[in-house]
Amino acid sequence: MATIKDVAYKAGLSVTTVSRYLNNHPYISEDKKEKIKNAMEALDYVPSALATQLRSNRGTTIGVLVSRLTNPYFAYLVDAIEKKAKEQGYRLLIMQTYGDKQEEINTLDMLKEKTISGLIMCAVENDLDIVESYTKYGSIVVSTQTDYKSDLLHFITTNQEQATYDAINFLIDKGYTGIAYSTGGDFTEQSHGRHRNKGYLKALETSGMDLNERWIFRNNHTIEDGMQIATELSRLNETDRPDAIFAGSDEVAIGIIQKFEELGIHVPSDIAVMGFDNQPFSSLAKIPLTTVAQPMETLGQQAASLIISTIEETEFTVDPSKLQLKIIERESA
Amino acid sequence: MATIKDVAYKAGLSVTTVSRYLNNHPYISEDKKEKIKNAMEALDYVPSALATQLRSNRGTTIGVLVSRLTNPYFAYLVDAIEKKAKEQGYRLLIMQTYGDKQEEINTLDMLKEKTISGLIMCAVENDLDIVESYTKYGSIVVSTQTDYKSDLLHFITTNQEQATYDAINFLIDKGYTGIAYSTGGDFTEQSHGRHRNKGYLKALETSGMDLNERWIFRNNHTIEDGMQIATELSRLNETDRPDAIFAGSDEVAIGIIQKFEELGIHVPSDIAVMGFDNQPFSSLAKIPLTTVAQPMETLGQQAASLIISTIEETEFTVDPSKLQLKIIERESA
DNA sequence: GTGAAAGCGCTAACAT
DNA sequence: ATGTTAGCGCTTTCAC
Repeated sequence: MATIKDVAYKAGLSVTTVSRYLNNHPYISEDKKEKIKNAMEALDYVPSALATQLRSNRGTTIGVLVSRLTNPYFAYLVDAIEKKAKEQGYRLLIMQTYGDKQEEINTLDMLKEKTISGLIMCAVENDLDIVESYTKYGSIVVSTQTDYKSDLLHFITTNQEQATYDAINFLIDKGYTGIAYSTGGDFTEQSHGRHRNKGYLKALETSGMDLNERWIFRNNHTIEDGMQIATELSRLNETDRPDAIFAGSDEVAIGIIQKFEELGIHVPSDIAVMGFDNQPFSSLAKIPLTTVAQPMETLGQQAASLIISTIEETEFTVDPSKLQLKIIERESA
Repeated sequence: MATIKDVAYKAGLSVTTVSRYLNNHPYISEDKKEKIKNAMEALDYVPSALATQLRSNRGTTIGVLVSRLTNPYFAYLVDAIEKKAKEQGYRLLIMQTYGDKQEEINTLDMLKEKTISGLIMCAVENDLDIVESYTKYGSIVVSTQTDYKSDLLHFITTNQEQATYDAINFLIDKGYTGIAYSTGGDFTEQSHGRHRNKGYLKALETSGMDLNERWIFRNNHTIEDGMQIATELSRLNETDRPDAIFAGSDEVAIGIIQKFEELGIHVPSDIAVMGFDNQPFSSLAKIPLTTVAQPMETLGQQAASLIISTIEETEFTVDPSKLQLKIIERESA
């Protein structure tokens, strides 16, 4: 592989001049430019990104951390980030945690290694003060809702609490009076999905409804989990049955509907089901899903713009107006 | 950030010894090991992957090129690659082409830059002789079926022709006598999907069926494309209508079915529809899709193992027996 | 077993 | 406008 030295020699110039050419430094005469360009082509030269980074201390790789890529929410997010990053000359290193705290630490360590100049965390497993301590090694953008305040971390999030509040009210406005709730977490103050829980609780309170412990389902993520919920729901005493369920995930919602159908329970007339995410298949299901759409495209774009601006120390202001969640009404509720 | 020099100083040793410790070189006394370990911890030291790569010329990043991540086929593939790569101490740089030849070249150039030590191409846009010319800069694994022969390129592919042949025969065995065909390419010898085309043509020939030009649909990828196909099909003269269509993609198949339903044409009794990919939503559709499942998991695993073995110059033999495509029979055909 | 020193390919003062 | 030179943080002979 040709190096900058070979190019300099071939062009009859010093490496400095070639380096300047590479960095479009001003003050470099046209004829030398021409010579350098020719030499580079003749030698099939491509600068070593490695050496450049080591020396200049500015990298061009952004890390992106997700739970799992096969979740369409993350796939669409990463897709949007990749497009925006490429546009600005950055590349993406993708890491999956699969819910593992240590994997997240390993990824954060890449900031120390200088493998990545910045990290976009689309999911976070460890406490944010741990994450925050890594900001001294590189820029970090967090894209999950949180109450954590920090001058070092950058946030770009949607309002999950408000969206859930709106979704529950949507059901209430449609006349449903008993609304069950499924969450991916354990329904505690620190769990995953705690902001959605708050929205649910607040909506019940606003409408003067009581929380029914038997209508709360925890740690649900998959279609199978949804089927399990439907089974449990169907076993409840007639008088103790909800007439709607907010599933908190399209997969779970689909599972619930599928099982209800098997059991001869009709959606939405017997019981309404509402999802979350508006995944691509949601409109294609047997009973098209009423759900909450997340703005993955703009979320990803803005996350990319934000991390790049912090890396390059330029200005970028997040525009929350484009980060609204939206209720998509179809047939399941 | 602490460097190897700081660690050496703190441990009262030379950088050489510390470097040896880092590379688990033999011949290094236990007490020094202990000292080094302590010094590293005290200084919160993490080696700069950048410097290591520059000096030693062996990197630990693998590039992965896909068309688009939001296609579940690629998402599952990348997921499998990521898991296997992580296991072996490698990271993934993801690039999307969106069908653009130049993007593919840009990605190949990363091999020259030394940004990546190897590249897994899950899709390829340029001619393989161009791709092949890049093997002098790094290992390349190609994961699409091809007739191209090369000692430099590494292939890990499924037999799309055979799978299509089997799928068409599956339809024929079920008694369908007129089988329409949709492809993502333009149905020529060089187009995307040419191996599947061959399988289709061969199956027709084996069964003594004629190719009907009006039953061939080109450049279809999306649900909307599928709907368009259904519309066109419904306009055909009664006597000139196929009783089955092989859609070549689950999205297209879903679109076809959706439109047929609107038009009051019943699947599969009026016309059968078969997809390709077995995407997650395929079993959840209104009419669960009969389709061909691709072995993304093992494909991804083996692609990762293969590229790592070529990077590290160890042995790895692809096991084609685990790379079989499989017909999944559901209700649409 | 351990260390001194050269150098991977590039950038950035500092000169001129 | 162009060149000289000293490193970035690490690995790797070669010497002892």
